[in-house]
Amino acid sequence: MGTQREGLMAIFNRLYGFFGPQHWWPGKTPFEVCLGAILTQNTAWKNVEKCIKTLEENGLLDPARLSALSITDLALLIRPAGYYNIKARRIKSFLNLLMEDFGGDLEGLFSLGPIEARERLLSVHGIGPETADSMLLYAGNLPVFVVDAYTFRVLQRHDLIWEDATYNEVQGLFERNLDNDVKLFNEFHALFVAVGKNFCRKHKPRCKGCPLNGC
DNA sequence: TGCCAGGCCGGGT
DNA sequence: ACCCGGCATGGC
Repeated sequence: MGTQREGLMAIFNRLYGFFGPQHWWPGKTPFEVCLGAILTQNTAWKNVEKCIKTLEENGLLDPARLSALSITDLALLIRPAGYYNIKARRIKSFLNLLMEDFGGDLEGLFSLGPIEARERLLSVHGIGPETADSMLLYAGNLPVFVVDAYTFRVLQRHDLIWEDATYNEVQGLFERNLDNDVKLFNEFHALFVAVGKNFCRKHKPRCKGCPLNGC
């Protein structure tokens, strides 16, 4: 039988052949990517776009300027993302780390490398594994595999993981078996989101035409 | 119209 | 170590 590596690459190749390159993350600057990573927690990306646009129009896509805002002012600006009170605090906590420990320079954080930088991010209240890994991969260009709800759902429906698999276990599956290549990890996660959004939705999987042979 | 979205935390077993 | 409720807007 095929190796896990071959199984994973088969999925990748099918998704890539179907959807093509995804050009992720859908954000321009690394800082914008980091904000988006927090704003999109359990939230549709569409809602996040409004917030990013508002922030940009107000010249606030900048660590120093954004950290000058109060939590309540920030919350008002990110209302469309939902959970806006919580997310305003989470963004504040992230900005505190960035400003106090790295002088507002994301490169200072990422230059610590994936292990150290991940630890620092996870120490921030409101940043969990997926949010941290999204920042590391898509803002920092570090070889970290991002696992999300779609990844779990797709792998489970294809019996590639147990139902009780943890984040770290699934991440390890990819990082152990694949080349730790930023470009591959970038594309792979984006493709999971693409197939998840289009075919493997929660209670009504629209499997018709799914490139993975049904969900 | 309800259900769900690219999570995470805190309190209870 | 799990399990579950809370957080909230907007789109399909």
